[in-house]
Amino acid sequence: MPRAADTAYATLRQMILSGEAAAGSRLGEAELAETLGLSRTPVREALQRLGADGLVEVLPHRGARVVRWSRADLEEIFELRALLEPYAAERAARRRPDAAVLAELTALCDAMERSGDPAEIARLNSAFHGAVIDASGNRRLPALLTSVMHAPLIVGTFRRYDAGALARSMNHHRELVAALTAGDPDWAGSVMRAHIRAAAAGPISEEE
Amino acid sequence: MPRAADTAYATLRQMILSGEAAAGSRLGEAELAETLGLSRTPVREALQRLGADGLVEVLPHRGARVVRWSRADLEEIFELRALLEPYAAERAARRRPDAAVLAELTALCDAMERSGDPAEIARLNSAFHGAVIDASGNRRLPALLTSVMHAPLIVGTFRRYDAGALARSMNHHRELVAALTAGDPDWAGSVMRAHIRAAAAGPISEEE
DNA sequence: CTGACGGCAATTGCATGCAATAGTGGCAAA
DNA sequence: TTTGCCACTATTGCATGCAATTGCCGTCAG
Repeated sequence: MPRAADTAYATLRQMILSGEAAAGSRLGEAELAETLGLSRTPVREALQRLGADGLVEVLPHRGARVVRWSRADLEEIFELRALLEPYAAERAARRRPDAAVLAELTALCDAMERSGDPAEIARLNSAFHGAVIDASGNRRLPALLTSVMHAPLIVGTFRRYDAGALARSMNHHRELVAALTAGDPDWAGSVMRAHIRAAAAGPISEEE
Repeated sequence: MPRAADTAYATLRQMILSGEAAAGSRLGEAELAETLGLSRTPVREALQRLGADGLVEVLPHRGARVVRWSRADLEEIFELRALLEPYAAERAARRRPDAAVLAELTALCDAMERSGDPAEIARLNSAFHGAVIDASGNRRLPALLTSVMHAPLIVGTFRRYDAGALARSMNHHRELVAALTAGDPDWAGSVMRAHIRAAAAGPISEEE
């Protein structure tokens, strides 16, 4: 039986990412505790962790709220991704990922191209990028990027993609796998950079 | 009156950074609670936050320990600093920091060159880098870098510096201020990159 | 003598009661 | 009518008791 705090964390995280907990909405400890069938203590710990992840903001004596992303936030986040993820791709290519990892990445590409559901695609996309980051060999990168990886999910980048942009994104993924297979750091890094910049161009230019 | 959890966090953080709490040592909740004159609840919250910062590792049902840095950890950390801090310096130069920030940086340089105490220098150095990161305008960078900024403090990079390396470090700081004053992003980024690489060369090549 | 099994102590994890704080609404005075 | 103040309420923060899990140590079989 897992720890109650972990289940609370996972549940709340899912609620936020799925949009069930709207941005800006208040997250009362007592209310969540009742909903999840737990006491306030594990809920409180989960909110702390989500605050550290940047998914909620906790103000002293004022509780927790789901963060609302401004356009400036998205710009900052895509800048950081454009910095860190190409680095991860370069390192991964230099390390020559083993066949199992490459097969996993290819499988994720297949699944993404097959699926039509934006939410499903977003999840597979996260898994893809996470696998590349893991393949970089730097064990600190995953933790660093969790705080900036889920933002596009909330905003729903993939919903804004038209058919052309979506196809381009898929092609980027395929090309990245090729670059990793070839073990070409510069190629892999460049593709990843283009991939992030292309993703940034959509949501940032619009709304708010 | 500040929150007890915050004081616990600040105290424990200071204990770890100063070396009072040795690397690998166990941090029992009850023991710390008694020492700090608090209950276990705020201590527990502080340990969670320190765990998110990467300063301690918390294992389920097994408590918290001060993390012990391996040579591989230091390599990873300096790689990330070499990526993120030059970016921060570039952005800061592009934004043209106002006179107050430049004066603060200069004052920190003065204080560092005046001081002879390694611990004092380390603190001033942290303040200097923190100010540059703040000047970048990206409000997410500080949080990202906290998890990798304190590692050199624990290892005590400055203790390993001979007189020549120390002087070079000071010169880097001065040059960085000049580059920021000139508003030259490429210059600022290059100096910062050299600064980090030079700092990495020392501790990584030795010990463990 | 070595290995495994079982009970035991210590510590974390969770629940709940109480205190403290911030937001809110009403009331009174200008 | 508006503004400032005060009490009230709802919520967070902290303390403490109890349950659950882990690691340890002694014992016993092989």
